[in-house]
Amino acid sequence: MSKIIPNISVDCVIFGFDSNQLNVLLVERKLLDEQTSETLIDDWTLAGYHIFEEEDFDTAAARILKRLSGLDHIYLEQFYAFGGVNRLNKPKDQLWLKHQHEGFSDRIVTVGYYSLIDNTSVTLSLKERNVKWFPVSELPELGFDHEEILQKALEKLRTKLRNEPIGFELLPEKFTISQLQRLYESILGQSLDRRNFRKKVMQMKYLIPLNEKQKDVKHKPAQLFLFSKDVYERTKKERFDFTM
Amino acid sequence: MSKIIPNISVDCVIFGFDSNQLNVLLVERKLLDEQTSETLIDDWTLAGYHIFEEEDFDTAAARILKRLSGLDHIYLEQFYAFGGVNRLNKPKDQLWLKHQHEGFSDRIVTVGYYSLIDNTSVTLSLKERNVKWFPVSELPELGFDHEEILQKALEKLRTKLRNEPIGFELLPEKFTISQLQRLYESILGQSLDRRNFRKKVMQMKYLIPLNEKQKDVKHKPAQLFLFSKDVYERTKKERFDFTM
DNA sequence: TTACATTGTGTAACAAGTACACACAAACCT
DNA sequence: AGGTTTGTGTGTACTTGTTACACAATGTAA
Repeated sequence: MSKIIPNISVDCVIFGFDSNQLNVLLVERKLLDEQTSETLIDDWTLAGYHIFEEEDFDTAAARILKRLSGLDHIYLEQFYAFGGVNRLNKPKDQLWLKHQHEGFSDRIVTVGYYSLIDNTSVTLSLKERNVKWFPVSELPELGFDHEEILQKALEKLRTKLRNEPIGFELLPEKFTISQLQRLYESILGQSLDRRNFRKKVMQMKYLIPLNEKQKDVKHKPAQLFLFSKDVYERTKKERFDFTM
Repeated sequence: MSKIIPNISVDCVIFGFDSNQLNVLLVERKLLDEQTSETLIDDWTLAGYHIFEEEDFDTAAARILKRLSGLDHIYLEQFYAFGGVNRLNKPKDQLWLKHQHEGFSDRIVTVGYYSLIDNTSVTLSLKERNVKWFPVSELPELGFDHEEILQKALEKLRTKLRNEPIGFELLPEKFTISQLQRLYESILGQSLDRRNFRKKVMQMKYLIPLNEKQKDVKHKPAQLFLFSKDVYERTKKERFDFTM
């Protein structure tokens, strides 16, 4: 196994969508006093780790994601690097780092990635630590500067979503127009008119209608669609615009 | 003076506009054989340097920019971090690093910033090294992975330009609509219809017409305008859209 | 005075965005 | 079997934005 680089890490903001709201995957950070068993730290952080000596950023991000979710080949996007001198200097953070004994540096710089996964289909792993999905609208207390990192990720995700069809990464392979709409609404934080939304997305040639309908729903079943990355790539010039 | 961090640097892609085309500021990288005076390396690089121990990324970028241009308070935007394992492994780059004797690490990770300046008003400094503007359409051979960094910067700049009024950073305080149009054309790489361009930008309230005209031009002098960042911030919601 | 270069302007046709209401299908309940 | 619930699917009138396109006016230089 190769050595970590003590002062460089990658943090992943793992977004998931549960057909209703946007969630983030967080890892519990818990520290008990060895003598008194008193809780010294109990909060949450993004998934992150140092990069290894022979590893580039993308690989490190994929590794972290795989370790948590078991998933490979997931959409990952580098969005910003965080290098503030005091980013890990709160007493709690210092305390945590001291207990790690892994040869981390005093000053750690981190590269932020966000990833998009359909969280209806994920079983969380990571034995040693508690891992949980949180709605982005109800976040717990976050350690380090991870609140800042998360907000930046969200902002970049919103911008990206308005310009490229990346939303599909968050949906199951087959989805309905309403699911797609709820996704846009929950990421952009605004509600959209149903008829106009349909009209707009139906123009997009890479949205492929299937001869198949929803099942086991207690209402009129909706038609299912596929996103064709293929068709998208071929017709890219027609700019994607999600102003509404 | 404080110590550098051996494995982390910041590189600046300094864009300038000369009322005609988009340029980048590059620094010559020249190495002669100590005995034979043979030229071992002669190419160009972006302006960059390691960060210091008590310095964050933004500060480091501003420092590098100031050193080269003498300018402060310049538009600077972090756009991507580059951490490929082999990014400095070409023989030329290795040779160069060996001659530096500054305690750099083997594996250097860099954070890319681009900056926008009006290059009609800059006098270049940096005594030891040769520094020069190059049109982005006629770049010389670049050292390290700086070609890749530059292309990424350009791509990010294009996206940003379509969504925010950052073009003004590249123009003198007072400018004409045609200068603005040439700027958009040269960054986006497409020509725009003059009447439609005017119509569009004239709607933007933060473009303030002055009671003043161009001078010393050998044709009908054009009206001058100001960009009001102030008005822009106040009317931000009205999304900026530069599709055309 | 003339040639030149560049500024400044309007409109018609078309495409896209917005706002808005009602019938339909399936499942569930009784 | 019939009614209730819930979310699906559809059209149109209005407003706004996009595109394509040509000619007169202004100042300079010869």
